[in-house]
Amino acid sequence: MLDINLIRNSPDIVRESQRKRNLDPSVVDKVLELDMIWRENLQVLEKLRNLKNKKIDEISKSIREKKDVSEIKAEVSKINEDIEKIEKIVEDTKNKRDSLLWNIPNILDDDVPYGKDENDNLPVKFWGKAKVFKNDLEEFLKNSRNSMEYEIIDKRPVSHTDILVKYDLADTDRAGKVAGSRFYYLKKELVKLELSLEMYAIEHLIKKGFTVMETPFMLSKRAMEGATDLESFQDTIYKIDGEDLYLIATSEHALAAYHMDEILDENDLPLKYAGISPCFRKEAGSHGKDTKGIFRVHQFNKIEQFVYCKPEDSKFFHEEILKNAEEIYQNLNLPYRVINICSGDLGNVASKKYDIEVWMPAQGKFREVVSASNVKDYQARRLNIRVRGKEKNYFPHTLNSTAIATTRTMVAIIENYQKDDGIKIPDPLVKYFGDDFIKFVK
RNA sequence: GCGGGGAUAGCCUAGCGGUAUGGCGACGGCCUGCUAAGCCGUUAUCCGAAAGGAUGCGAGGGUUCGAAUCCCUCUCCCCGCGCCA
Repeated sequence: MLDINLIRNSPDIVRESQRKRNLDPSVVDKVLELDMIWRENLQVLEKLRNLKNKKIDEISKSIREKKDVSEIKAEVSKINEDIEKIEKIVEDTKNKRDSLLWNIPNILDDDVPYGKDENDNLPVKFWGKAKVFKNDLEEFLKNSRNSMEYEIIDKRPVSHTDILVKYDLADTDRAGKVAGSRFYYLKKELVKLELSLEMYAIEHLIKKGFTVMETPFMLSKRAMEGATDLESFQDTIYKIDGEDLYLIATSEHALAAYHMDEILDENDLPLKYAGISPCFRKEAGSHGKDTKGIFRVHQFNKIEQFVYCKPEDSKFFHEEILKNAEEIYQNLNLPYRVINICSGDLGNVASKKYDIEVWMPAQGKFREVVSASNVKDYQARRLNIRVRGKEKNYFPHTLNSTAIATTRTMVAIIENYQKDDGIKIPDPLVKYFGDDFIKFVK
């Protein structure tokens, strides 16, 4: 949620941000109008209440002096009627103002490139040596801006979907039978690979000073609303029927809500949490995309970084959580690019977002595996999380980034570490996996 | 699920129909050669340029001229009992 004072004092900043996001800037004027009506009526209401309080004092005094109070009582009753009427107006305008305010997306950071959609996202970094099938070379060179190392391979690796089915490492058909499409049973070595990835990511983050937490997998509406936005509610979040509970789409939600309604001690900042949880996503509106395999699914496991910090430090921590995620992919030796998400493609909650996209040689594309957002004070405001400052309380900034989303990283490993007779296990995972190879067995 | 006890400002605590008590902490000031102690003030949210005012006792209703206080519904926590991987 935005600060109402920002809209009152600098409406142009908000209008400009709306325009860059391809959204209607006139909502700002609607908010301003309702805000003014609310304030005017609130003044009237408070004057009435003040009058009432004075009358009640008079009653108290008169009772002590044993005087008759029936006349003043009648007056108060009359005032109460007026109060009731104006209270309704005040409440209605405030609710209308706030529901508009609640749905205005975050103000874009100055560093966000202007753009219409995902095609305008700006690549800012390339790392590693990509294996590129010769037919994909043109596409690769374009998307890597000619600034990434590569080797040409003359055989396209087998898709992860085919590998999983052929060697019985996952079963999406039976998952479809019992739960529907975009579900999976992981099997055999793939289960161990997933656990290895989780352990590896957790230990990496613990070394970086993160407190690891397994979070609730469901949140109340209040908590979920604070952590996300209306759009997510419609497109991604599952509701539990008959309960005030929603399945988290990432542990970010649970970690953001962790300090809901609290006032944090400034000396405790930054708070760095590493969340582990399953993620549940409806994937509404992605019909036809990645329909096979485990790349885009309704449920997957993820290790997430989450930081609460002072406003002046969020830029620094945004780079830091990106760096932590990059280190993970560097250590796994998966070639990637970092993109700065453009204004038209940025979600409502983020002020600025980087994605890490790993080169997937079987798909011949860069695919998203990490998303690192600076949310500024948007979530903190919605969740009423404040910091006790020296002079006054303020809202902390929150940031979040994937460390490892297991299914997508496993896809990346299957595509990048594929040999004719199996899949090599990336070095950092060997000690958890207990072996350095998954041999294909029919 | 049943019975009992709770929820008051950052934390603790009093009040149990008539202006929200006191302490701790934090911040500012006074006093100090310095530190400590001591003393004074501030301490939540909102409206207002300010003076000032309104709100705030877990949440929401109700009774009353007036509710932290009485009544109803709900949430969460603690103690027992029951059920349970």
